[in-house]
Amino acid sequence: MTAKAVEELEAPATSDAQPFLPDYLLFLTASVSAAMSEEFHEHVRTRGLRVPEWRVLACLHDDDGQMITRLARFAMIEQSRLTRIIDNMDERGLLERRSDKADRRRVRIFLTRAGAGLAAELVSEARAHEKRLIQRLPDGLGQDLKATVKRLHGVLWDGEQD
Amino acid sequence: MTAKAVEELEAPATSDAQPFLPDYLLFLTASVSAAMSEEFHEHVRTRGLRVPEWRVLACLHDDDGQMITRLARFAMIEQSRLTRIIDNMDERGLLERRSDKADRRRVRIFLTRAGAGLAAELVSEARAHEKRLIQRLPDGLGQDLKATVKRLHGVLWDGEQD
DNA sequence: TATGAAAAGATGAAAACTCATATTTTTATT
DNA sequence: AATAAAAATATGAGTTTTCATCTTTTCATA
Repeated sequence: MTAKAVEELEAPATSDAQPFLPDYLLFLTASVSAAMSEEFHEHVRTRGLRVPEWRVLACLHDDDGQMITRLARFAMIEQSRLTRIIDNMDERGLLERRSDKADRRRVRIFLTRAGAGLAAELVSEARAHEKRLIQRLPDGLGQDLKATVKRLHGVLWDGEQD
Repeated sequence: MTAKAVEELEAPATSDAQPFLPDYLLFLTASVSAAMSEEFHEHVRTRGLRVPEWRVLACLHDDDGQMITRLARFAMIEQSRLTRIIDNMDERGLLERRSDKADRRRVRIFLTRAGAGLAAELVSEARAHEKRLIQRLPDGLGQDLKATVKRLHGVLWDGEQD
């Protein structure tokens, strides 16, 4: 065996010691989140919506008449983008803007009848999908994850609630 | 109390029974993932990189010389976008393309010395940040989450490994 | 009650992203 | 070996997204 060959055996691709990503919380979480969501997101597109639009519907389903800033935080959408998403969903008749009487800077977003119907359907489909997804996972992995992220969500969103 | 008032008490904003999102796994996971990552992503931008670029560096740090398709899967970046991100990082001297001798369709991406240095720094900072993040969380929440997503990542990525 | 700071949304322009598809190379089939 | 199908990457063009900034309205306080 040549000196070069030995060197290559002892100095792998890159990485000194342990690989980083398989032990990095933020990567694992993002990756798991994306992988789990993929399937339902595909379904959402099938229904003629983009993922952010689905998030808006879901947020309003839970709490209709939110103002844009709050909606943006919950739906994880940057404000100016959300403004334009709302323009578009408004044109499509899914929701409507109403200016807030008490604070005229605010614009409150309400689902139309059609929007509420679509939201209700998708929410119901999402619940069913989650059930299947969790069943498909081995052990109590799904339940474990859900319990943990629920607690975490509470912790991380404390203080910035509205 | 008027009939109207009673009706309003019984029929809240939208939502019939339980709110959906606070009990929806995919939302909770995405939301927690985004919230936890925010801080470090901000740091990454401070260092002059976008998040997808940081993901590329991290992937190559662990496994240098990957082909574009594989890198795209791991870094959760659409292929044609990754091609252009690589163009750009190449121009900036962070990495370089080398065509694969054995299969000339493939382009393998290697970190330059500068790129490897930057990757190593950021990986080290990411590890430190994760430590702090986990410490900040109450109970063993951080550890719980990490253990769970690690198991899940294994399950979800089985079969599509390379 | 003026006045400056902050909050909410909207918007123009630039940058980034996506989609479909082209090109090159390899693999599988006949 | 020829040919069709598949895989890997690149690219044009259209759409989205972002960033900074503007306007309007409210809040704090001197």
